[in-house]
Amino acid sequence: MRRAPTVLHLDMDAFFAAVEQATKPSLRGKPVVVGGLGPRGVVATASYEARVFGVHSAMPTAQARRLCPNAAYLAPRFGLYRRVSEVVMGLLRDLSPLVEPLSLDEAFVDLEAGRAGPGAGGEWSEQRARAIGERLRREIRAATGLCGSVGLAGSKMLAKVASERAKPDGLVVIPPGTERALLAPMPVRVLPGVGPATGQTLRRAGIATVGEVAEAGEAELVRLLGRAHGTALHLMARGVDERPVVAERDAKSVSVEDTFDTDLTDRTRIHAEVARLADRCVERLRAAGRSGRTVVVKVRSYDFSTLTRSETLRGPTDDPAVVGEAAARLIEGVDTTAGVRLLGVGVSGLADFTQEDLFAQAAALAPTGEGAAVPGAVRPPGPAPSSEADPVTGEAAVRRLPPGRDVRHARYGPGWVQGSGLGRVTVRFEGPGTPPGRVRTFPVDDPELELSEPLAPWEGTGDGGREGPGGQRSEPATRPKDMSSSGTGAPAPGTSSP
DNA sequence: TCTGGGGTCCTAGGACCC
DNA sequence: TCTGGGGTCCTAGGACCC
Repeated sequence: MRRAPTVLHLDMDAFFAAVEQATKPSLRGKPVVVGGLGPRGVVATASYEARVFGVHSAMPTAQARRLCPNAAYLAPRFGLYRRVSEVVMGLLRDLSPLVEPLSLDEAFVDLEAGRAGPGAGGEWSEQRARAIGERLRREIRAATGLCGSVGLAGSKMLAKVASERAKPDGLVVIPPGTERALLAPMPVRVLPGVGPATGQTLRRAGIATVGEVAEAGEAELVRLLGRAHGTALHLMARGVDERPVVAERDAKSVSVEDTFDTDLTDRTRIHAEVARLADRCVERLRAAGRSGRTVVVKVRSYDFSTLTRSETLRGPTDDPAVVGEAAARLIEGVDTTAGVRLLGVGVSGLADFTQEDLFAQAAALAPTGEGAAVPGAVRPPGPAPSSEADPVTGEAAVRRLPPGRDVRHARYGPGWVQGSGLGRVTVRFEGPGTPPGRVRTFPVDDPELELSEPLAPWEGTGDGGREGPGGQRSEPATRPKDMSSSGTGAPAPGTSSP
C-alpha cells in the first residue's frame, strides 16, 4: 500500500451532456439528455440540470421525458466525444506514462510512474499530489472547456471513491491510512464488483455496509459469492487494493448489436439483420487490425430473455463471408417465432493481424484449400463490404436528422437539428464560438441544407469555412507545461484562424 | 411507451486427453 | 474386471461496469 495518495482517478462531469452544452451555446445551463431517442432508447448521460428532475443514466428515455419534458433530447455524437477524450487523455499522459482509460470520460493515472516521480523529483506527499490534481483540472478546462473531477488515494478503489465524492467539479484526497474508517459506514454498493445481485446476496446475509463485509470473514464471503468474488471483496472492504494501474490492453472481443423499435418475427428479416450485423462487426474488427476465432450470435427475445450461440473456427479470420456464414448457421438454430427485440454478432478469441496473416499464408499454400471446408483460413482480397445503403424512405430521412445532428445551410451557416418531422426540419444556427443562435425551419429536402461534421468546443465557427474531418493537427496544441499558469477558464474561440 | 451498446471477468459442465 | 484425477478447450450464462 502506498504512503502517499499517488493514484489519480479522473471522471469527467456529465461528459456527453457537457460536450453538447459546450458546443451548443443555447443549451448551457439547461437540462440536456443524451441517449437513445427511439421508443426503446435509454439515457446515456443527463446534465446536472436534468438530474434535478430525477433523470439519470440507464433510465428509459421515455421515462426521462415524463420527468423532464423541457430538456433537450439529443442523439449521441460519439466521434466528437472521442476527439475530446483524446485531448483529455493526452493531458493525463503528460502526467505519467501509466494511464489506464476506463471509458471515454474516465481514467486512472499512476503518478509515481511519471517523470516527476521519486528519483526525478523527491518525495511524494498529499500536498504535491493535490497540486498536480488541481493543475490537471485547470488544464482540462482550458483545453476543452469542460469540468472533470479528480480523486487521489493510495489505491484504485479509493481514488474512485474519492472522485465520486468530488463531483461535480471538485477534487478529493483520501490520505492513506484513513481509508478503512472512511469506508466502514458506506453501503456495500460502493465496492467495485458489487451490483444489484451481489448487493441482494449480501443483504440477505445481513451485510449492508462495507464495515460489515470486512467483519464477515473471507470464508463466509467465499461461501456466499464464490472464490474470486469473495476473496476480492474481503480485501477491498478492508481498504486493501493492490491492483496496479495498467496502460491500455488489447481488446479481447468485438461485437455489435441492435435493438429494434418493434420486435422482429419475420425469418427473412432476421437473417438479413444478422448478415448486416456480421458485416459491421467485421468492419470494426478489421479497423482494429485484428482477427478472431469465435463467432457469437446474441438474441434477446420479446420478454427480455437473452441467449447466445457461439462457434469456434479452426483458425482466426477477418473475412466477412466466413463470419457471416458462421452467424447464419448460429441463428438458424434459434427459435425466434415469439419475437426478437435485439440481435447481436460478435467475434472473440482475437489474434493479432500478423498471426492471421501467417495462418492465411499457410492455408493459401495448402494444395486444395477449400475455403468452406477450412473456415477462416482464406480471406478473399476484396474490401470489406460497406454497410447497407439506406433506402430513401421517409423514415430513413428522419433517422439521418436526429436531434443534435450537425448540419450546414448555404445561407445561414452551421447549426444543429433541433427537431424534425412532417417533412420539415428545425435548425438552430450556432456553434462553439458563437452566442446562442436563432432557430429556422426548412423542408427536409431543402437543397441548401446539408449534413456536416461536428465542431469541437475549441473550434470556433468563425467564417464558416468547414474543413471537414481529419484535421488531426488542428487539435489544440496541448502543452500543459506552458499552459499551467495561463488557464483562463474559457475555451479558445479561435475565430481568427481559417 | 420498461429496460442501449460496448465491453470484462467468472463459473460450471462436458469433451477430450494423459 | 473400475468410481480416478487433473488439465485444457469449448459453450452458455450471468454479473458487473461505463
